[in-house]
Amino acid sequence: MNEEKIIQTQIEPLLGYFQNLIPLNKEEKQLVFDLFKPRLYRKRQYVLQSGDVCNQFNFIVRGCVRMYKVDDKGNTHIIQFASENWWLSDIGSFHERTPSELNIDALEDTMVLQISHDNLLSLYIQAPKFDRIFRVLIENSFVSLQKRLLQNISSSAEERYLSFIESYSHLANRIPQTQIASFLGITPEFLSRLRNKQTKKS
Amino acid sequence: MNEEKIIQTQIEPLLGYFQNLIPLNKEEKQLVFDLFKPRLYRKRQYVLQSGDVCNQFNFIVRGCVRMYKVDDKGNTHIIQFASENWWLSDIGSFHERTPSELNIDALEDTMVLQISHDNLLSLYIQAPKFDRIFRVLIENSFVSLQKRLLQNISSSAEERYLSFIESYSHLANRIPQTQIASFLGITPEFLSRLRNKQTKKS
DNA sequence: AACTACATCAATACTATTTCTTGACCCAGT
DNA sequence: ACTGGGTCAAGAAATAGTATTGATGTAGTT
Repeated sequence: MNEEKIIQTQIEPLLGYFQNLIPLNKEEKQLVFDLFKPRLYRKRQYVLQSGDVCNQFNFIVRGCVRMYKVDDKGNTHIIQFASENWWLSDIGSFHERTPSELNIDALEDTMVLQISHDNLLSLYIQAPKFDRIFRVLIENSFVSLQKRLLQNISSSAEERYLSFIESYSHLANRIPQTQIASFLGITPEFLSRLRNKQTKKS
Repeated sequence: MNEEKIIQTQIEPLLGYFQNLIPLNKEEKQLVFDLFKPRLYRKRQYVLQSGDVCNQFNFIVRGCVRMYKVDDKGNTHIIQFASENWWLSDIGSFHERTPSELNIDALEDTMVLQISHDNLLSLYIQAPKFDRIFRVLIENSFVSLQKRLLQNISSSAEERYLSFIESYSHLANRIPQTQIASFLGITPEFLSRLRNKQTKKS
């Protein structure tokens, strides 16, 4: 059971992430230590289930999760993948305190550090520096979201796929093609044919 | 998605269980119906994670779960299996509202009916008959726990195994040997040898 | 000193589940 | 009619999860 290894999370990756944006003093580090809680999600386990209010802001320490919407026809559309050193939450639901329409679940056993809504507010009050940190962090998310949107409305499936394996090279051979297809908005079969075509080229 | 089928749980097994102890009237049935919520846990998913307060009292409708403790060396020790028509919760954590040291997770896709701490208190108040029902139910659990303890301190691994497949015949060929070994407190290898020996006998 | 009741480690074998690919066929828009 | 897709079904391939076996070790009997 190597679950043990994964469980004794170090908070370091998160501190590192913050330090990288703005240096923290001792008290601030302590706050992070106190307010973020480690949690292990097993493969396939829900981190957020549609209908629930998203009450946690999640930082991925290791592993990989996906965020998706299930449409009326029952098809699932992946909005975002997140792996090491990324953030993921349904920000709308988190802030408005409204039920989410999205799901988040684990593609691998995944360790996250999570802060609850209340604790995040408390963090902002106790250390206003985090207002800035979280602003930057959300700006980053925003930018990559915008990029993804643009990609999506402007390119063919093949182009999107190529661009995906470029931007997400670390994920490309880590997550199933099915998931990638769902992210790209095509069927797994069609993705398979695209890949086949690619390998024939080289 | 045959998840649908499993999701539309009938509350009947639970009502049946209660009726079997003490007949319920209409209002009491309605209370059960209102206060117990169905929930599906997928294989490997946590029902309770150590560190969290156990807030649900679980009745297994179908499937199978295990409750275990992970020791300092990282070894996991299975305290209890539970399948159809059994109850499982960390009763200590549930009542004292303290973080649990135990984990519960699903060995199969498992449907449970669960009642929250608050709702259980409310149930006791609205229908005191449930005080008795839950007393009986916990007495039953207590007895089987005691039996297991006795078994454990008084028998060899082989005897324990034999006794296990007798008492849990319905589980013996349903859950992995590894899990059974962990329940018996021996290594999977040794269990394998014991089994080998048994089959040679017959 | 030998025997019993276990443990550990490493390798192998086996099984089940998940993922990927392919073929056959369809359809809508240039 | 060609291209960029989609659907369904079947098989193949890959991976993960389980079980077994051999070699070796150890603590506590006898």
